Amino acid sequence: MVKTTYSNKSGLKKGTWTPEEDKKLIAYVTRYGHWNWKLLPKFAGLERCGKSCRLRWLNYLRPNIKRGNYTTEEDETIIHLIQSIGNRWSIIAAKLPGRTDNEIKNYWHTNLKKRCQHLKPKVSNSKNQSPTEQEPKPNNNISPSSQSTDSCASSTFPSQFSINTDTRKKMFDIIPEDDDFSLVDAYQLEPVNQNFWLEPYMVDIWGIHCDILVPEHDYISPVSDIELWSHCNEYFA
DNA sequence: AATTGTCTCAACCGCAATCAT
DNA sequence: AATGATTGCGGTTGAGACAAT
Repeated sequence: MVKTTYSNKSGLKKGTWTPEEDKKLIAYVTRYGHWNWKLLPKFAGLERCGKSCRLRWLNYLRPNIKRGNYTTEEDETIIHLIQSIGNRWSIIAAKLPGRTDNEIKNYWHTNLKKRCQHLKPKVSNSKNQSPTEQEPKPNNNISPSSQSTDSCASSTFPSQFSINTDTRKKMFDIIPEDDDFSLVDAYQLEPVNQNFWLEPYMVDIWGIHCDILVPEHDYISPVSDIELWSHCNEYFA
């Protein structure tokens, strides 16, 4: 039930993620966080779009994700919330630690919906709600002072993973728009700005060599190599 | 054993919201 | 205020797994 991996015309991979890609993404995000999903693939050495990386991380790679085996309590919670707020999967997922909106959505469509055909939701669709009815949206600002309420970001990474506007500007100034940013090349290049680039971080996980660029030295993750290994090994156990 | 139909779920797509400039 | 970039969300797709014939 996986989609075969292929490349689109822009050279970006699509379809199923390979174990090697997973390892690179885990290694990078665990160490540096997701400071910018658009740029992250270049730094992590992935031929994927940022959107794909984000989805993969949030739905399958981040720590503490529960798979399958829904409890009766979880079933009831989902059904209750569907009835009360409609198909607002992200809000429902926030009520079920370890569950992702995508997984809950699939679970609802393939299991619970059949069991609940007789139930009518009180709210049909979140997009029909007026702004006053909606819960406050999380602040997605990635400035250091802001804290995303994203179920992953807030629970997984401390605020020092965020990146401020000046840093972001520096990055856009340094990285050419059309730079394919080969990691090997990047490693061999002289840093453009010593205050910005550090030595690429290189890890060797399960015999697969991963070259990772450091986003900004002020934002180096406090995650230790032991923690990184712990998470990676937990996922690939 | 082969074929067909159904189920499952990872991944994609488009759009809206939010934020920075 | 306008515009562009980025992120988040929900709907949909499609290919492998499984069951039925």
